[in-house]
Amino acid sequence: MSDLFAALGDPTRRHVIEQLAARESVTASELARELPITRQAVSKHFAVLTGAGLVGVTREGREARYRLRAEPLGEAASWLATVGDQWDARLQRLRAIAR
Amino acid sequence: MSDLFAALGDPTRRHVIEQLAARESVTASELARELPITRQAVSKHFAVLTGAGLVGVTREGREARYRLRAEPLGEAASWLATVGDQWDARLQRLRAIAR
DNA sequence: CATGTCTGCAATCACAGAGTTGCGAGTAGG
DNA sequence: CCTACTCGCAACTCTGTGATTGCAGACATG
Repeated sequence: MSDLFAALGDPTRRHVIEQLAARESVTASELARELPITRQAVSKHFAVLTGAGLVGVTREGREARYRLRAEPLGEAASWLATVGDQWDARLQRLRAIAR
Repeated sequence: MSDLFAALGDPTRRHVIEQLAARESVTASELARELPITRQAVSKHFAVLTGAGLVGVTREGREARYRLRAEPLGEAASWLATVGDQWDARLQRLRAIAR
């Protein structure tokens, strides 16, 4: 869970995720061409995202294609919803008392 | 948005948020007593959370009480849902083609 | 087989941030 | 007034990490 949010905390990584969501699969070199950073930097970001379970790798010949895995996004959203709902319920109780 | 996810990336800060969701309002000193870190460390976390818009402060006499603000949680959840839905739609299209 | 390309791994650098200690200032209560 | 408590600000240490360069291993293609 920490790895998950930490992975989402970096703007470059969120951009990578958005590209992955729109593009189905991509390699580190491809992304590096359209970004102001080197291939190795992109590769490191992929390593972080893989560690967080947000992407999966499949080796095809000499290239490594990365694909998005949506499940962890659901878990993160679930945590946010749980905390938010708990807070909203408390607010409603407070308003009921104040009424 | 970056500040938001970065703020959620730290385990201590998520714990603070959970406490805030369950407890309505709290001071830095109160939280520091039940955590293995100093008051100043907690105060710094509150500064980060405030910067991300996740908490609000109200000064009451000599103490500063922090309260949760749930709206940014909704924004974060919304981003996750958008990316996830886009990916799911792409998956469905791919499956339709493969059919 | 030689070359070009894609990849991963290691070393290095710089900066951000999590945590601490120390100090000075303001407030509540005896 | 004095004490005890809370708080904020500043300086410092230390670790993590985003990014770089360099090198060596696999694969495709002439």
